[in-house]
Amino acid sequence: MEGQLYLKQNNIKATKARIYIMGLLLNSDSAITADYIYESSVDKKLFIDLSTVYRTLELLEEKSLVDKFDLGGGMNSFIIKKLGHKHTVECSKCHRELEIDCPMNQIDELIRNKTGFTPIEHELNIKGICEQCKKAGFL
Amino acid sequence: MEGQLYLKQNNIKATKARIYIMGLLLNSDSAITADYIYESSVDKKLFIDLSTVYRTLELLEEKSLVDKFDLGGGMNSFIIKKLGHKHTVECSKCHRELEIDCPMNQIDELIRNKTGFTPIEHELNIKGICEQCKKAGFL
DNA sequence: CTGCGTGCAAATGCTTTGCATATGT
DNA sequence: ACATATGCAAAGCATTTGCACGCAG
Repeated sequence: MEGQLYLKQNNIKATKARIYIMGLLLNSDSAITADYIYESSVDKKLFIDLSTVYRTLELLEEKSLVDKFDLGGGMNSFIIKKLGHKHTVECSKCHRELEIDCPMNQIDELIRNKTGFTPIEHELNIKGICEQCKKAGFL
Repeated sequence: MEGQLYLKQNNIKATKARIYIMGLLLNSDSAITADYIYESSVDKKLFIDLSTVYRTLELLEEKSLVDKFDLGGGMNSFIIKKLGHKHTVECSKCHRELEIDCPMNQIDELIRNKTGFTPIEHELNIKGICEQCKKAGFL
């Protein structure tokens, strides 16, 4: 029932498929794939179609309820959204600042996937050249 | 002719397709996609088949002459290999160290792709829990 | 009852592969 | 000449889309 509430709180029509998927997401501490959700639904004799899984995940992402990670090779995984943060990159030439979404979520997921290591904290510092300065011929 | 030499130096049979692809890679300061190579070959009336492009890139990657970046959505780009480096992550519990390939190449490419900002240097610090400690119930 | 959600099947986009032919050394 | 590279066409894989039916509100 947990998933049901969560959906209603976010003005999403609570259907069998969505309730099940939401439940899975709420009870996963790590990111899961569309196929994992599908297979899981098959195990439970629910047979939620893959297209429905994808459409639900897309909806939840639009509503900012889940984060989508690119696993490479065209695969993605999804996790209930946690508080995100931003990073700032500063151009080494013009010193203008550019804000980017923290790219570490991706990295964390890649590392977890390849090595089993679970990243918890990070510190990241990027230096580079912004588009304009690059066009201006600095690099 | 430049590509030709580069290939021979690396014991790769120098064919028309490979020479052209190698030339493109050598003259690109940023990573390029298989499709870009293909289209470029069409423009030059060479019509190198996409499968040939992919097979060549695969070969060059195996020979460690190019780096392959995952652009997300199942797409990749390729760039002549630069000197790579490793990072070390240390488990916050058992303090064992784990060496990983620098994950920033991917990030750099993503940032370049999305914002036009060209990353040059980085500093990266990751803390986390290794697989064994996690299984042991610390997290 | 009415529109939105669903399953099914087919389409997509990038990449990979099988096979017969063409090409480099 | 002979192994290997190539083009072509078809397959593969995760994901997306069109459409007719079904269910939630």
